[in-house]
Amino acid sequence: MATPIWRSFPCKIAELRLDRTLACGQSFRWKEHSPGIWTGVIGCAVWQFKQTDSHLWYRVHKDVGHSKITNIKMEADSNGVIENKTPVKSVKRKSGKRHGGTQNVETVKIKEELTCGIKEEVTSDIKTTNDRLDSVKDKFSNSSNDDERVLIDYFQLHVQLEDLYKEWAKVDKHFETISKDFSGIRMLRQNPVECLFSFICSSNNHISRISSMVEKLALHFGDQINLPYCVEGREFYTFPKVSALAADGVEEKLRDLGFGYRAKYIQKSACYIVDNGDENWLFKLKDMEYIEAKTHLMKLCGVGAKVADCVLLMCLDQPGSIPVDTHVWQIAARDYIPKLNHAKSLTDKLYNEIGDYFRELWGPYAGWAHSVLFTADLRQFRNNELSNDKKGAKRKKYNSEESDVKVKVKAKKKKSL
DNA sequence: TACACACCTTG
DNA sequence: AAGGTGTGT
Repeated sequence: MATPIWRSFPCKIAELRLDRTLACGQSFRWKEHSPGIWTGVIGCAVWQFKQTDSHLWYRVHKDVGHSKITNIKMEADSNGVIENKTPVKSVKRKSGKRHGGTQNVETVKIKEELTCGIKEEVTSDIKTTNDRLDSVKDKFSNSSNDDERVLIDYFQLHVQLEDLYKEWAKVDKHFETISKDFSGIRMLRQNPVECLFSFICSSNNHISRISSMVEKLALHFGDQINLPYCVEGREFYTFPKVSALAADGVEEKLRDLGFGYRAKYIQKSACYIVDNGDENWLFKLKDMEYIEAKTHLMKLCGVGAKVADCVLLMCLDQPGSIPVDTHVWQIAARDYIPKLNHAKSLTDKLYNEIGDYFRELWGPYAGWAHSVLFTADLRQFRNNELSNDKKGAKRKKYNSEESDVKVKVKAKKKKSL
């Protein structure tokens, strides 16, 4: 069977920068194996992306089914809504059909609170997108049309990123400065299962180790994606179902795999989810208000405020959610809220204050704006900034401006050790 | 409420 | 150290 052809979708590079969006630590399974070509797994297929100034190019490598029964099941689960309508257990599957795709495109939800003009823009843009989809419907087969829907959904291309950048720049001079060199950073709409367990792994970790842990989860508990040809000279696996992570002995196996204390978090959380409606428990959080969904998430072992906010922002349709990690705390203290420099630690109260401050400043999509500044501060993207002379000077300035108080606190910490 | 500290590994 | 969380004071 031949490799699928590349297809294009109109998308300005200012609306999406693959390199930044796929490597900024919101999703951990994308790799630039070949220069400019990003490869990863969405649902139970391998996807590849590349781009020009005006278009996003993509091709999809789909799992080859083994029987009609498997194919029917795949269809039933294709939008990620987990409902066991088919007697799955009776059929031993070789590859992961039940994991499902990403999210439900048909029900792109516009929350009432997303006003301030943004709601209108988003709504009208969705209409445009749908029109565009309708117009190409006849040209392509159904499957390529479905692929396009997955693509739009995954990258949330119905959201006009450039317009948001303009809004944020208008109300925030610091954002205006930084964002000039960091365009095209947008939130993905990830699968909640993968997103949740990835961020349970994230505590006290670097992106590189998180990535290797997530890959291990897929390798050991997911299903191999069967392709009739080789892609990038490697194998690909679906992200595991929650039930696979709740099975007996998972914690021990994860410890052997080097997950450390997170091994327990993963199995305990998986068990909780399985006992409370399985993956549907997770999907239902999308229909809740921010606070309610967050409260539910934080019942999970290993999920505190920060991980909960990551999950809410990156897969549960809460664009105003602001995950405050140590890094964001420092950005806030350095560039926005000087009084934070007097704080000893990030208490619950301060955590909420920081989130509220940014929501007040940036509006309903504050979480998206936060990720632009977060990415700009990542070590791997610093070169990006240093390549611009003016910005190189700026960076130095910020570093030297780290407050005396904070330095003292750090020194104190060292002493006490 | 606000800290302090342990927790597992590895890039 | 590294993009935290759970527990105890």
